[in-house]
Amino acid sequence: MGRKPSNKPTSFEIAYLAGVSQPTVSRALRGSKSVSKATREKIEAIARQLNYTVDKNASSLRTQRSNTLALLFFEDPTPDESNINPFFLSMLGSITRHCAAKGLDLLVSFQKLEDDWHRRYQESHRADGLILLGYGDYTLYESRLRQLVKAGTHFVRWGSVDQGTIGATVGSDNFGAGRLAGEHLIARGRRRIAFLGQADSHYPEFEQRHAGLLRALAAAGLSQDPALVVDAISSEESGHGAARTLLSRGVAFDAIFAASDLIAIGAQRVLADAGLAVPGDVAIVGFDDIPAAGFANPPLTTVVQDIRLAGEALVESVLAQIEERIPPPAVLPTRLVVRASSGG
Amino acid sequence: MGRKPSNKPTSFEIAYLAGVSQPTVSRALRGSKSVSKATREKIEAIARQLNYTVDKNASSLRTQRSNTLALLFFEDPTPDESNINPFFLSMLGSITRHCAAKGLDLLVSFQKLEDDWHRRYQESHRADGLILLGYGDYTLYESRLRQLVKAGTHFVRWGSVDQGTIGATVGSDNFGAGRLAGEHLIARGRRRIAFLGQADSHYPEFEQRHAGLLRALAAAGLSQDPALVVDAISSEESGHGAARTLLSRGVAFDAIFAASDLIAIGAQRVLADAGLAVPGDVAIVGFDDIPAAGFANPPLTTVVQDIRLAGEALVESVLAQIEERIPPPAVLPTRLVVRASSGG
DNA sequence: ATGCATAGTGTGCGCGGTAACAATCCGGGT
DNA sequence: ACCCGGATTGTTACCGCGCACACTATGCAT
Repeated sequence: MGRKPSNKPTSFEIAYLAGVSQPTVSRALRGSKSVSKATREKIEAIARQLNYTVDKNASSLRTQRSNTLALLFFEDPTPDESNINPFFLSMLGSITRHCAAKGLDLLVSFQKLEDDWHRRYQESHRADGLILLGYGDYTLYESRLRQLVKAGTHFVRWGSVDQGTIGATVGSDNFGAGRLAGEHLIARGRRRIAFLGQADSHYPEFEQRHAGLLRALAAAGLSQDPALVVDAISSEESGHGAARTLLSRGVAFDAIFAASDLIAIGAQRVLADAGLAVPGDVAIVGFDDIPAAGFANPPLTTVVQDIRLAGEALVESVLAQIEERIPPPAVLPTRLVVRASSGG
Repeated sequence: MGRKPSNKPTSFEIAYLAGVSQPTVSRALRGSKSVSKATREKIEAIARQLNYTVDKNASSLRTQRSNTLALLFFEDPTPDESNINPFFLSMLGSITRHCAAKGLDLLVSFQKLEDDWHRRYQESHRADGLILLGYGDYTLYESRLRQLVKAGTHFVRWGSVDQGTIGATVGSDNFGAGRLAGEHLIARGRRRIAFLGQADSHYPEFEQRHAGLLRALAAAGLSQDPALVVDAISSEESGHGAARTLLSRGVAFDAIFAASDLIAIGAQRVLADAGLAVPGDVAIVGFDDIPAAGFANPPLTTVVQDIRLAGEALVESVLAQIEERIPPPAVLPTRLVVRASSGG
């Protein structure tokens, strides 16, 4: 800061004015019980009056604790540079709030897989722990995760929980969610349900949603025609492509379960262009409940993940590690939001 | 000379291993030109090998520079707690990237107007500067801004630039944008253009958009019936209400310019319910180009603000203050995205 | 040789707090 | 009157790094 008249008060000045030693000021302001009520109040009054704030750097340096978490977004390697997955953006809000509630600061940054983010935060005492957000193929940076574990870094990632996970993981109950969607469609009389989304293990979340769907079908004595499964990643374009592929296969279907809303919305357009009515001919269920889902035509039935809980669980998980408690395993429930696209 | 090696690598350990003094390590790693190439390379090699990173807290404490900015979102006091204005969320991405490009860390937090955020970051050396984002009535915290200025805090806010602004401000050319929208509608043959959005000075950005519209009308020899101006804040519900109010007035109109996309989308529904065709009976232009705008029915013509530039300008502005340069005044250009809602 | 600028490196110290321990005051038990 | 323990407060020693300045070696003009 400019060294003009910026006389930032220090604890020494407070001490001087209060007629006590500087460490006493430190103790008083942190609420140590070994300071008499009288001196504490005196010190607090002076501090408030001088607009004094504890210097974060000095404090962190001494305590080796920054009370800060770092939130790292991993961008999908899409060319579309400015777009962040809206789902994760909502999560940001939730995480921020829970950090604030716990008195933590939050550093946010976007990362590319190639960069060596694993050093930047882990060694420099910038943050006490990391939260990693990013869809997709974790195998790509598995080795980085191992490094983190080896270095004793505290971190959680959002993702598929039941994998042979490296480090702590928090995620939605994707399997349950897929079943939920399946049961819903079956209850509406649909029998030939297509699935749009990666069904291989590189996207474990999508895979589990699919598995849940299969379970629902099985429970109803049904099974899924393999021709009704089309790969797609989470983007509108990909949804387009997947829906076209599906149509081109010439197999009958009366419902689509898309692994994300963006896919679903992309598919909706293709169906409309093909003259298929939603939900008349084809019912659709998406995933995520992004804002655009409610504006889709027709409004999209979708699975909501509990974002508030998710943020809380992520923060709690890192915090638990930092404070040497056992991080709670976290599989979060999901809920179906029924709108017009699945018939009604 | 150095000390014995210890557990966590510090610059002392590097120094010990390199056979130099600790400050030399410090100099070398920061690229001071007064270190010989030979020692620098030796030190760098050892540092890399030990996975050494400069301790951020110690460094910041010593230099009185944190190389960190704080991004403060001010939430609209809507009851709807989880929703952040999507426009600002996109801005977050842009700001983050520009911070990264400048080697700055970014702290993110959400604030309520009442909280005393002005102390938390300014005094504690958590951040070197602040970026304030939040629509709306800046008069509410004008006094806080004055405090910041008085305390010599470096900050920018996003907003209406030409106001008698307190502190640095970066914003879009709202007046020009309003004119752009107006000209577009006029060119499509619309004559009775309604405006939905606060037209009073508490929302200077909205007011300027309106002023721009009026200018476009005037340039075409037209004027605006005052009955065609309805207050609205940036939410779908508010758009609903405003559109209903407009209809209830019974005055004719053939276009709507909404001060935000959310308002526009809210209005679209009301028009549809009232049996009015868009754009047949009423053309609509929104503002912001939120993701949902493209999904609206029909897709919404809207004004885009250059978010990438905006993030850059905001970061540059604080940085300029920190480094005692003069912050560049920043009024950013806007662009019209023509979609179906304004006729085609 | 002597003086002097220049490059490169070491020494001492402080940034603003906090932990650990020593010192002090006080009242009660014996 | 003397000892003891708890409540408070002071003293000392850092946390890890970077700035100011002192110091050494070398080259070169005097």
